[in-house]
Amino acid sequence: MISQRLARSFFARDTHLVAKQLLGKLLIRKLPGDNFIGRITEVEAYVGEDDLACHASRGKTPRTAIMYGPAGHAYVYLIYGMYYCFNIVTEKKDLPAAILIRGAIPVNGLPRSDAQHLLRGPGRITRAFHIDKTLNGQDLTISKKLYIADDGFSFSPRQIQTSPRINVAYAGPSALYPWRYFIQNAPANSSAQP
DNA sequence: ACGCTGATGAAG
DNA sequence: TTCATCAGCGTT
Repeated sequence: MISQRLARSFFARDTHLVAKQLLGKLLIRKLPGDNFIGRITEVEAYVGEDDLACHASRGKTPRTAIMYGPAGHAYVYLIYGMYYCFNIVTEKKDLPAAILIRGAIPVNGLPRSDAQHLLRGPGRITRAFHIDKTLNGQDLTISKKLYIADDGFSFSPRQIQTSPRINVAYAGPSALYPWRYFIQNAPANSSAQP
């Protein structure tokens, strides 16, 4: 089946619904001479100013402004001085929300052999796909460099599991929300305990 | 269990 | 202008 790019209408919906439906979709990164593709197996939802783990919990700032805009744009930021995290903006304008891409299975342009490590964790995904801050704000519904596509594959809903999000212990009650979505027994699932 | 590393935003 | 903090990862 031909793979089809996801449109804005896919992203401009309830973040948890989008998160679950993103599992199994293809992350595509095009560079001159390279076409990296991975199948998404782990994501996390960050929703609204009331979510104390969401960067928008402190309101609109230069960094978080992108999350207040239309859905379908990339939110890329540097974490721990070394790694980039790639998120996709969801929901309506002025409702700040995004989905962090945390795990994927190599499909094209990447070694298939070490599926256990290469795309396990948000920092490894951005490194393998050459995603950095120059891609922050990209409109994934039109970008030639970075987008999400559906090739007709889907995991069974029974394979979708949830847990609290990783490394957000600082977020008080929000730390307990089961807003991490992942595929049972996927090779690239985070080993860190939420 | 810890060091690496620098943008970010809050405080002053 | 400082300063603590951080949606991680690699090595011990």
